[in-house]
Amino acid sequence: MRLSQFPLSTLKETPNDAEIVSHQLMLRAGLIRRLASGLYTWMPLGLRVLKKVEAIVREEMNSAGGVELLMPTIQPTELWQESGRLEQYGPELLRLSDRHERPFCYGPTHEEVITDLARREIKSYKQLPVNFYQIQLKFRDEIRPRFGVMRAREFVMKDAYSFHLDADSLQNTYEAMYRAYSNIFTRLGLRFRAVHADTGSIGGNASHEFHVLADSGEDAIAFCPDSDYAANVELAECLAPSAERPTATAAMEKTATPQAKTIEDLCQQFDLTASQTIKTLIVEASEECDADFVALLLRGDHELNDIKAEKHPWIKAPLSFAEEKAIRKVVGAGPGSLGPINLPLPVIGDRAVASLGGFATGANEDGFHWFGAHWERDVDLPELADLRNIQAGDPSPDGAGHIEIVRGIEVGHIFQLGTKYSESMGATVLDENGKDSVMTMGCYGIGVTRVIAAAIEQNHDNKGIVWPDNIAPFKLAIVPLNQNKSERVRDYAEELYRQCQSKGIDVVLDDRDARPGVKFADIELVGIPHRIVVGDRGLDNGALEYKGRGDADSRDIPLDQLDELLQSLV
RNA sequence: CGGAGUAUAGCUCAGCUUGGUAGAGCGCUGCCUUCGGGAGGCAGAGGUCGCAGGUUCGAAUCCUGCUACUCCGACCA
Repeated sequence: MRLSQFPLSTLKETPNDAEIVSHQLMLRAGLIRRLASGLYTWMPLGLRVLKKVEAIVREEMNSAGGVELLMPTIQPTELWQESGRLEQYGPELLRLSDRHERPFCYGPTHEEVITDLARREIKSYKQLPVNFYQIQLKFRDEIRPRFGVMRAREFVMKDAYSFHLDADSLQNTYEAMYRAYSNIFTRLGLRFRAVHADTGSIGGNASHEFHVLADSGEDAIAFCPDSDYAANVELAECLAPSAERPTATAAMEKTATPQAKTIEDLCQQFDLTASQTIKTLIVEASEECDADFVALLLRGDHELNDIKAEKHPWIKAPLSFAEEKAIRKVVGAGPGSLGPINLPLPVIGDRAVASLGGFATGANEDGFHWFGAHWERDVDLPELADLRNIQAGDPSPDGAGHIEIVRGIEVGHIFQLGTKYSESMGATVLDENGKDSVMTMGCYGIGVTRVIAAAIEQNHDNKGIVWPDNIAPFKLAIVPLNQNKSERVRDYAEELYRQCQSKGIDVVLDDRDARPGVKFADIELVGIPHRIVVGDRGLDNGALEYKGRGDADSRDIPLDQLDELLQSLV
């Protein structure tokens, strides 16, 4: 490709509606343009990246036994009624109707369509297992699209659906998909991690999310460097501390703490550490609980995990905190002075608070705290539960070491679905005995367009994108300098360009009539991994200048060693 | 949907408080100069100031309503 013939549209300044780097760089490098909220046009340059990602996904899916098909984006709403998901999906489902007023929706996912297909096409266990996949646009009318293509409303997704006679077969395909996903993200050149995920409302017995590791990631992942344990922080279980509770010595002491409204204040003013304190949060109780509110106890340095809390039968879901007025009415003191001692409410303690001894906590009297309190001597040990977020340094739930936390972007998710859809939609086959048997399903998604944003989040510097080789829009840029004046430079660059093309190198020639600074800046912004500069200065020395996008400096390549370099780029 | 904010040239923004015929930088077009890190000069093109009402002799500016977009929360590939 010649850049003089390619509509490259780079931006020097950062558009102000882009918040995260990947979005900014995708706009600046001219990969995408926004049409409306959550809707993006893939520009020629961006499309090259998209096609490369798709190709890798396709190859790995095929070699893992997947079969590609293509389902419509528009689906009849009837199918969603059948599966029972119409209400569940709610306003995120974009509904439309045709000229006959028949209800349709723009597919946010394709379980219904594929299950409908399967029940028509698959009659015998001999046709199983199969794993259909497609690479198709989806539309989800997200409440809040953001971060460009990272959370768009319309996006490209690779979705696969497998059908099986039994759970063992599903397990095999599931494992094959796990491996395929690992291969895909490896080939894409990304640092990623597969993590245990909640099977949640979809049910089934296994689910993994694949996360690209990046500081800007929306999810926090807890993993153990000494084992293969990795889970979303929201789900990672916090084990009860193994340490013995210290024995009581001095009696507890009521202390005036008028200036201490927070744990932080308290620690500063009274020389305590947060892990010696207990904080008390008041939340609304569920109907199952006979009080209006429930008190939750957490160690001062721990954070409440909403999801875990909501799972407790006494606590109302979704979680909601009591208002100060209500707290004062029930307890007689405001937040900042609350504690479990003489608290007229049901209490749930996080596991970690149970092993504290001599702790500080609010006295349920404004401006006072108890110091040196002990369980059982001063107050009964409450009901215990896992209520907090796991933290770096906590023991791994699998007992193999200590947890570290990284941030990640969810780019893939694999599920063992079971019979949720096949059951409700009547997708059955005849088994060996000639009996109807409900097929068991798995489903496997990759956010293809999101992968691209994630790749940029993970690979960029202050000059722009630093693409991994395999998904760069071009692999090599040839940059002739002063080509208009120097015939020698022009001829050499043209010759080199031809040579690269004949070797099958994915090359772009920057034959634009632009100044060197402009060319360098564009090539770097766009993130082309390899660059060869052809200039008079180099040719005088019988050399070309090579620079990898991630390299600090360029280096001269003597003309007679050029072939070697080109060979490595094929 | 709740909360916060923005809307003026292709992009980044000034002008609005205190109403008086619309500005800059970058980008774009032409010419000259320059040619190893987003150069310099000259000349240009480009805006119903988001939309609709209102106040006023006069509205980008003040008032009301609407719309779009962005950010924070729940959702997700």
